[in-house]
Amino acid sequence: MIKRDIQKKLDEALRIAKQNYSIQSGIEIASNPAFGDYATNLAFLLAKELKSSPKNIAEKICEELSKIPQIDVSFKAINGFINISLSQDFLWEKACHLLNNPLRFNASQEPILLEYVSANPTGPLHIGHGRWAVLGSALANLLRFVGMKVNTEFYINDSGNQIRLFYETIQAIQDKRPIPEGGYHGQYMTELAQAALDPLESNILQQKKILGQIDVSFDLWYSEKSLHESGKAQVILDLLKEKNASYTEEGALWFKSSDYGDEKDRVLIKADGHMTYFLVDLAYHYDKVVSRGYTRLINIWGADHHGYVPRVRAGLIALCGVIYKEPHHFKVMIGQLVNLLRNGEPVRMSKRTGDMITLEEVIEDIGKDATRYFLIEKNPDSHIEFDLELAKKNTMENPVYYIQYAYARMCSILSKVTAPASESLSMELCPEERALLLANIRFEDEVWEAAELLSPYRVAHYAVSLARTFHSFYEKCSLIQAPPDVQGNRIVMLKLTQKTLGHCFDILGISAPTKM
RNA sequence: GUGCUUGUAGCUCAGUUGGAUAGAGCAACGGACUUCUAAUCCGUAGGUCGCAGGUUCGACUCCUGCCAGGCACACCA
Repeated sequence: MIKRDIQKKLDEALRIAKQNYSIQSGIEIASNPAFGDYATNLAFLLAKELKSSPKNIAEKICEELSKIPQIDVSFKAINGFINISLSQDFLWEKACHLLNNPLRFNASQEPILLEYVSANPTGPLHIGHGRWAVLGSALANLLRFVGMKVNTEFYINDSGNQIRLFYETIQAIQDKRPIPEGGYHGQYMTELAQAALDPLESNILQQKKILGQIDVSFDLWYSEKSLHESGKAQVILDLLKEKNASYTEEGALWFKSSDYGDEKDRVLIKADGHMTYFLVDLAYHYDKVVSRGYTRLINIWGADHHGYVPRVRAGLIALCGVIYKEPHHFKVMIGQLVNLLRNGEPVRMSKRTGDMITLEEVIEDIGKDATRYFLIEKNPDSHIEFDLELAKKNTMENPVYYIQYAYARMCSILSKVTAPASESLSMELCPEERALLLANIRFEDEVWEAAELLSPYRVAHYAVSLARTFHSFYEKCSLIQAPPDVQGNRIVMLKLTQKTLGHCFDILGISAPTKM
């Protein structure tokens, strides 16, 4: 990774210049290309210790560094920052290496379980589910891309009150009786009541199909009912009793979750003798950790469930140990809801179900790529507005086409040239060429940081930025009309950019068109 | 009422453990197609970072209070 490489160069230069400091500084991308390619705030961090201004310190360090024979990078002090510029040869060498070798990351191999969507099987998926689905699948792609071990799972809530009501509703429709109190309304229920299959099965199949349309799939669909049948829920009761973490009150059995960070205690067995959803969910999480050995759990839940997080965490701490207090071991990503708009106006009603517009309708309307892109693009913490008309536009308002067009352009050019690629650099790089190489070289850091922060949206932003850099390069640097040696070098640049952008598409789960 | 979350340009959003003049895109305005795809590029303009204090060499970033929107506060799932 380039930042690490630069850090090494800096450390090496400091050592040669006999400027050893204990303070660890960071390497960041220079805020302005005029300053350099990268920068470090080392001088700011040293200011207190050396009792001098960052400006003076940076200048002094750079003066020392300028005395040593240079090692691929050069240093320049401006405003207290030490700016770092990569030599052309170093940049080129790195680019060729990236083109010819697969990326390697030193990722932890601890097993990760990513659970997402887990929508109730009693109704259609809506756009919010779509957001969590796309986020989860892109996150899985991202973590796997950097070499982490991830399994994905959909927890099917196929048991309990809701399911009972669901079947009662189906029965009522079949018997042409009114829908029971608290039952399910909507056109889709009538369709399910007429289906040949079991209505619940039928609805789950439908969910699988729709998620499949946007390339969202799971390693395992885990049934809640199976936890009842296997007696795994009962095991939890025994364990909590052993740990003296449960008690009986007012006819119900309670978990002392308030001892483990929850705001109050929670019911495990209701006074009517039924298990709560919460108890079974604890069994599910216990199963993930203890039976199946996952030490890192990531769940993606809708914002309407965020209040549920502390009690599950409490359960994990009680049952599996205090490490689950740490977000690294148990992380719940809260996806905010989505407002659907059409030409700036809110759309709520669905033609088919008479309810909220469904995910299926959105996908039909705007297609897989746009659905995925618009739902991944934004930080999941933000409440987003999703404009259906905007997502369909083939204009600059739609970044999906912008990045895909860049890719198609590269493919088109490469299909036209016959000259071989040349890795021996024969020219002085112009600013556009340099910017393109730098953008490619940044990818490793970007994707790694995105993985660490569980933020696939960063990859989407990076892709747009790389596409922009490429489009500028395209305007300025013709390939076909260039002299043969320059052409050979530019082919390397194009192939590398094509490869990098291709990685982005793979992670985002968006198609990479060779022509548009 | 309590908790979580959001508030940055007209709009949609970035802003990396606190660092350089707060950045992009769209929309607006002005330019560039006999050209490897103009689904593109180049330029101009646009800001009291919700408000008020505090912490320090330095705050969009951290702390406190307030304002506004969203969500949640079940022996439902």
